[in-house]
Amino acid sequence: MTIFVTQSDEEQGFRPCTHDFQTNCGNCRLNSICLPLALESDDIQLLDDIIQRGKPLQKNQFLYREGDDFQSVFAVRSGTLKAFRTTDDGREQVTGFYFPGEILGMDGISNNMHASSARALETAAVCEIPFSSLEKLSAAMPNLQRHFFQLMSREITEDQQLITLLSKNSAEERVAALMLSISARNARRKLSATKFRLPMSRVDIGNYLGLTVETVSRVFSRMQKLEMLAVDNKEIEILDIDGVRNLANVSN
Amino acid sequence: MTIFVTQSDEEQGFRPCTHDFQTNCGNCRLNSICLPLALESDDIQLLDDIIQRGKPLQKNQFLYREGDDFQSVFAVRSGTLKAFRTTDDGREQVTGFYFPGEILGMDGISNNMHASSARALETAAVCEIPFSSLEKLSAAMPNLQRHFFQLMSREITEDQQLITLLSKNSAEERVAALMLSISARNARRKLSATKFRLPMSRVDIGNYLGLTVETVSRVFSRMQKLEMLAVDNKEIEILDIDGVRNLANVSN
DNA sequence: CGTGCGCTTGATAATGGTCAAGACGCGTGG
DNA sequence: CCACGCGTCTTGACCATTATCAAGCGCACG
Repeated sequence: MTIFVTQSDEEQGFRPCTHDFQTNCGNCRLNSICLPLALESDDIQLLDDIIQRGKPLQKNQFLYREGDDFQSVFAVRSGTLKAFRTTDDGREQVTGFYFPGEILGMDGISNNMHASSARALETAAVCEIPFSSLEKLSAAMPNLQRHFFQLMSREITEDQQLITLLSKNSAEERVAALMLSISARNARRKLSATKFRLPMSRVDIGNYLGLTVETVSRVFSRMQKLEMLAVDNKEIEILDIDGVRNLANVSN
Repeated sequence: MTIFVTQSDEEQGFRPCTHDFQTNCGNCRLNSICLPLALESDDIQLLDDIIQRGKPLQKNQFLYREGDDFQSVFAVRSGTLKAFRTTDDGREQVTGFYFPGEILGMDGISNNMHASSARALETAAVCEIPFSSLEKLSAAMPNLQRHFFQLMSREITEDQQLITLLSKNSAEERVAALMLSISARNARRKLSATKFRLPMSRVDIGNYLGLTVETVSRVFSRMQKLEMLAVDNKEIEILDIDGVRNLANVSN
């Protein structure tokens, strides 16, 4: 299979990436939201030892593909990835976007095979966590086992939130909810909750939210007209967060 | 809070329940699809020791409610349950139906609080598995740890399938896919794959599939007209399974 | 025997999809 | 540096699927 590498690297200039490419969990500025959360420093060291850090992925490069042997889960270090599955008639369904500090690949555990594909939306670095090592370590470290159970459980509840969104909410509500989700995840990483650059295309947004590109575009236009959002291509500024919350009609 | 018990017990007569209410995992006829799967008989005994078997739930009775403290996950022994969450504006989103041998409640792990509610669609019996005991046991039994990771992962992939269904498929495709899912789960329990009684109402089906009752009803009528299904209220017979598969447009 | 709930069916309306055209931004190559 | 071309985004006109509203049926239960 061909790996498409049509990366242009230019958006590196835009992303406010203060990431200093430290090489261990102990001093990673993401460790408070990532897997090491709630581990003692000795234990972090043990976890650190099993983690592999490869070279960064270029934009559009696959981290894994649907059907690949499942070996590892991954923690995003920098950049953003999308996970998606391909429907029987060849269309694509985006199931999630993954930002720094977030874990992906857990859907591969059930059949020892990745149930979805993951590819980089921009240049991205990931930590690879071999699952067999993680299992062994978990058996010895109750906190780690607990935390990993929690991470999987969180993935479940987030998927259920998306199910609800798709099933019950209008186009505007869905887009507003996504903006709030991205905003909250930015805030968690101490970035601006109101001003950010979307790493994904309108197509991906629509695909994730069960809408067409045109609808997404129209919703952005309407929200702009209502002075809730300032939209300049991928640059988003939330002008009226309460308005957006109100429109989203979901807690988030 | 009031627990609604308006059970009529009458459908007991209809369900082909050959369940003999044995009291341990070792001889439960569901153990090949439930948690004990892949355990040695000594280990099954240990698992069995932590499992609590309460009295059956009546129709409409809650197993747990959104916001309840999370203590346990549950395995369905007999009957069917639905899981659902309540949206901010008070509507209900059904996130899953649970048949005998299936595990529910795992969405409560992440925050030590149930993220959804579960209630019985008909008289149902469940095995309660205290999570703290399960954690301890998992740390000591690699197979159990692995299996529980797999169960959670499966929940994730199933939620993602539903996301795809809601996002990409038409009303007919959704209903057809649900019929196939129920059929497959029946087959797994050695029941008829083509003739069964739906334990849930049209409202619940519509809610789960992101459709209104009216649409569900119309789809059933159309499928009946096409001689794919024989529908007699809740009694379903699949007359043309390939036709249904074709219409579902999903592997399943 | 009447009431109510769940299901069905029909008429109408609205949300979002489809098709089409054009704008804009960006990278490439002259 | 500018021109070109492509991909992405926006906007408009029209259409289709599904929701909404309304009415009626049938069965279960009081």
